[in-house]
Amino acid sequence: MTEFAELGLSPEILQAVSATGYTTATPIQAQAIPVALTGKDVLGIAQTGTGKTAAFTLPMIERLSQGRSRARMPRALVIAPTRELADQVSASFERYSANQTRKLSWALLIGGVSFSDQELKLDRGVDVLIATPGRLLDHFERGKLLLTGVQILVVDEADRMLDMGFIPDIERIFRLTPPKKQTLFFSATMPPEITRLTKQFLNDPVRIEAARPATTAETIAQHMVRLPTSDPKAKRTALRMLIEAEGIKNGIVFCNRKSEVDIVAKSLRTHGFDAAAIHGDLDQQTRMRTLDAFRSGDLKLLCASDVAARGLDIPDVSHVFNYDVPHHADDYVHRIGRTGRAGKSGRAFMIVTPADAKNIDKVLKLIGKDPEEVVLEGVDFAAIKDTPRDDRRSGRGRPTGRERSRGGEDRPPRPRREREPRTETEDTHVVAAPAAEAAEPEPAPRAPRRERTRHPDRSERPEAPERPERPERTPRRSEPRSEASEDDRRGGKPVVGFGSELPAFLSRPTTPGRK
DNA sequence: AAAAAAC
Repeated sequence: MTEFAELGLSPEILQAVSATGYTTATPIQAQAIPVALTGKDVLGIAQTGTGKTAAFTLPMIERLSQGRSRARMPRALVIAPTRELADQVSASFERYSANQTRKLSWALLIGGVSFSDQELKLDRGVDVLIATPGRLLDHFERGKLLLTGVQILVVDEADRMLDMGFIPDIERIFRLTPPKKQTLFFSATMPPEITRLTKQFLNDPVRIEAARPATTAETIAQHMVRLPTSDPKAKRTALRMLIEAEGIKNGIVFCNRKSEVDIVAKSLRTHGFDAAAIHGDLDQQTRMRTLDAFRSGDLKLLCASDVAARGLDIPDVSHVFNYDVPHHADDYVHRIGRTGRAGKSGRAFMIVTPADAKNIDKVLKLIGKDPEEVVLEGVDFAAIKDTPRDDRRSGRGRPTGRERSRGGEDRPPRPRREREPRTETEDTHVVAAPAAEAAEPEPAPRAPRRERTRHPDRSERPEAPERPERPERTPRRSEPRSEASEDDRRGGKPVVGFGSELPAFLSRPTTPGRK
């Protein structure tokens, strides 16, 4: 175990690090920091969650504190693939540079937010730029930026940039910065195209490979649910049953499509869960705000596209749900890697339908072992059909003349909440939606309230806001589920019954098979 | 197949 104090960092930085509560460096930090401090290039092969950000931020601050600032010329440049990641780097730069006697200035250059603030900072001159490629080059083309003073270039998540088609931009940035500079280059994997890039632009780099947090971290208990149908409504039902049965602290629900992210988030809210969507079609303010809310624990369920699959550092995610099997097996690893972090244990669930046949093979092959199969009892998933209403909203048409919904609404089957955390069993089959009759005397049905959406733009202020400090958000809805009486719950709206969807497990006394 | 990123 290497202590930060052994790495050759200044007292100011060490103090800032210890203020965050860290004393022991991760392997990538222990290896990369001493090398980076000497000014040599680093090729770091490391996944997110290995402490990569500090591994380049700390030596960067150290080296910048020794040099002297030149006006209007950034001395360091950090490139990240997504806006959220860039923001994260910015936050960690701010934290770790807080104690510098000579203050370091920085600017976050990302798309989706106004140019003017960024330009103002650029005009004033900053030491460090933290950017996504598009906006950086945009500023450059507008003549707002001179990159000839860059002494340190950090490329984060290079393989992801490759996936996203950023490599030409990265090459251009390499060429716009002086050849004689230090490059800290990080990638989780080394596909040929990335290797080529490093050979071309890195100068005798020290290669540092952090032990892969194995494709399947031991801290993550992986599960999957096989459904006989690919019907979205059946999937949403299964998702809710899983969430209920798990008694989650918080969780991320990954979908493959942005439209599906919206639908699932909305559906969860309709069913009284505290959920919000994040994906690339939402405006940046909403994305940031939603992420902040999730980080702070204000938001329980984050429905996400793969914008959130990699790199996001949220220390305490208890669950990851793969509503869809990801297109790329790699993405599965990244997605579930949002939980089980920092030594905490996490649980991952994946819904697998006939439509996922191809993708699931690749995923199972990659993780090398079969996740524990979970059986959701008591619901005839094959009989569930989505309502045309959702199809219209999603813009993905269905054949006309489809069977009309019974009851019309996507109503909750309302499985009871399991109070005690589920214990591990050796069974391959776990009943995830147990009858809770005996276990729980108290819980009344959830209360779908009138405010159906927590989208900040539309939020109507409730009469008695529970959280006056966050006026833009409607009160949380997943917690007080049991407060409302049956009458409240009706709230003047027609009560939509279970119809044929009453899950049998609600009427069963216990689940004998469970241990 | 999809997602991400510049206006």
